[in-house]
Amino acid sequence: MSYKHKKVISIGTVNELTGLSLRQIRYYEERGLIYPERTKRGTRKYSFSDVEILLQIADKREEGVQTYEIRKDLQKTKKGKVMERMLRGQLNAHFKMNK
Amino acid sequence: MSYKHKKVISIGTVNELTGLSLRQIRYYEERGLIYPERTKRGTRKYSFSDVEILLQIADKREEGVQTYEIRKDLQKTKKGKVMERMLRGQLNAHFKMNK
DNA sequence: AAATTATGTCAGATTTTCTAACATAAAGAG
DNA sequence: CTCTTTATGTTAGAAAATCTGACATAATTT
Repeated sequence: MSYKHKKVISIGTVNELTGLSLRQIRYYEERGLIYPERTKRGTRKYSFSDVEILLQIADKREEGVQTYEIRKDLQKTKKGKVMERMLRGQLNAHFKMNK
Repeated sequence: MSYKHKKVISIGTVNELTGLSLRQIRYYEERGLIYPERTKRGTRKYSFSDVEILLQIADKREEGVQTYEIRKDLQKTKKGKVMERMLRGQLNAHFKMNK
């Protein structure tokens, strides 16, 4: 896994990086917008990509978009990325285009 | 600054990523091998590149190399990288080779 | 023999994080 | 226009993480 997706950042640092309050960060998790990992003892760990998503969320929220809508959008773009991969995989499998 | 160099990882997580004890991690700082940042309240923050360096240190230590030697080596390779950049900068300035 | 290196461990203080609850303004739904 | 939900703040107490400083010690170096 890349540095971008490794879950190593604790919530206080995410707060500094995003400007979002701890409350907000936890709430967006509750609403299914982000999925931090937990250490064995229960403390949350975020990745840089989580931070990026949170910044997007902050923008959307400023525009007045509700978390429910934001979640749908996020899932849509996530699905988009999966589809991309699948297509690329298909292409590679059939035509061995890479490398 | 890239994700690789951003100081966002706390010492407990560094311990998990490297297998080094907290004591060791702090000691290597004391010996000038790594330079975590500090939050206003004093807790240490490391980057992924710090983690990489710590893994190198762990290898060297297993070979019995002392921290003093390791530090010199690290500074040497750091200097090497600076030189590289300078040279590349020179080249670019004079010949505009990029892009 | 004496000093240094590299760790472990302990103790107490401080900081960070967690959950759960209560409060509330603003927005949405019927 | 009431009722509910959304999105946040705040508070409180507990638990987890981190900090410094000290003492101990085996292994090396000097």
